[in-house]
Amino acid sequence: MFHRHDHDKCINTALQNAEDICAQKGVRLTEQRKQVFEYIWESHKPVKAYEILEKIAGETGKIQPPIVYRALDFLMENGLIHRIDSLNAFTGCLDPQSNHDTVFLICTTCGNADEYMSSEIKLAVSKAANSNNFAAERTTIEISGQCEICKNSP
Amino acid sequence: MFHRHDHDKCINTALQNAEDICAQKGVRLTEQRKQVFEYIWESHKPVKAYEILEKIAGETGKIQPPIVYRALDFLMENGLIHRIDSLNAFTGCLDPQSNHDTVFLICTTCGNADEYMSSEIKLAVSKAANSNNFAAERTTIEISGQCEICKNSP
DNA sequence: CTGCTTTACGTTACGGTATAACACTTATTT
DNA sequence: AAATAAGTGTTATACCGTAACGTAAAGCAG
Repeated sequence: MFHRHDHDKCINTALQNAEDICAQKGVRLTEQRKQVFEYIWESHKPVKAYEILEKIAGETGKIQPPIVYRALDFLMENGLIHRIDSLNAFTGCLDPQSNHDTVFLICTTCGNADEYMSSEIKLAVSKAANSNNFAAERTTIEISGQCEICKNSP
Repeated sequence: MFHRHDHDKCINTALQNAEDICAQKGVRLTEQRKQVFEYIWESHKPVKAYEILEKIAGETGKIQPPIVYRALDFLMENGLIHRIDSLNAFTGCLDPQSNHDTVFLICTTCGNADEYMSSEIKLAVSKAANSNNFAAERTTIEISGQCEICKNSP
């Protein structure tokens, strides 16, 4: 689903959104944070923290893990990226303005992760929580398998 | 939901099931594997690999990580335990005979994880996959929050 | 604008999670 | 009994993440 699209536009929109959101919230999207954010948005494949580290080190000289993890924490707190638990990796949030109980469809062949919003799943999950008298705070839903394109490739 | 129950019975049933399943599949539940399995079943709190490592080391002298990870792999392959991705931890499977797309309700206060089977969630997830022409292989659903008991405790 | 407070950055050091690779032993098969 | 396969022991290392402390820069009060 993400294989063919105008990704430059995709990045630019994401960055513009991020800047707007930060401005509106009164938090600072510093150069470093932006750098991390942009690298995450270079593709729709979730990226690992140490990949980001190496990338930035390659561009601006050696840096340490906390630099990256702090930027990641900031971006997550502000809903601009997601962490994919099953991969220990991070991916841009497609819709930072709205809800965050989304589903990830992760292709094990091409590596892309598609964020999908399903009100049906959301409802079913909240019913499951309710019927156990459980007060849900965070929900992780990750489906791995093969995306449409990879499924049909030789 | 797991706070008060006859946990000895719980363990014994699980162990008996595991032995039956392994016998039926023709795979070997060796002493080491059983040891790891039993430790995981000591409670309904997911346990970390290195906790298991230390526990076994305490009982039988120093051992190395691969011992534990190999046992964990074996137990997962045979559906006897689950890995909770959001915790990097492992927990016994409540129903190894049947399906494995279950939901975990993870209490951040008491640490217990309850495995819950929801056909509604399963259906919604498979619809989500289908509507994206996605061939699902594995699904992770983890809800963290507060369980009924902890929610109502002072 | 000056000092104060808060927020962000730099660095060192370390702890937690997991696996590759190889040697050795025990079980199973022929 | 020999050959094969499955399981174990061990070393070493890679990958993932954070605590703790000091420095620099931004925002704010007087």
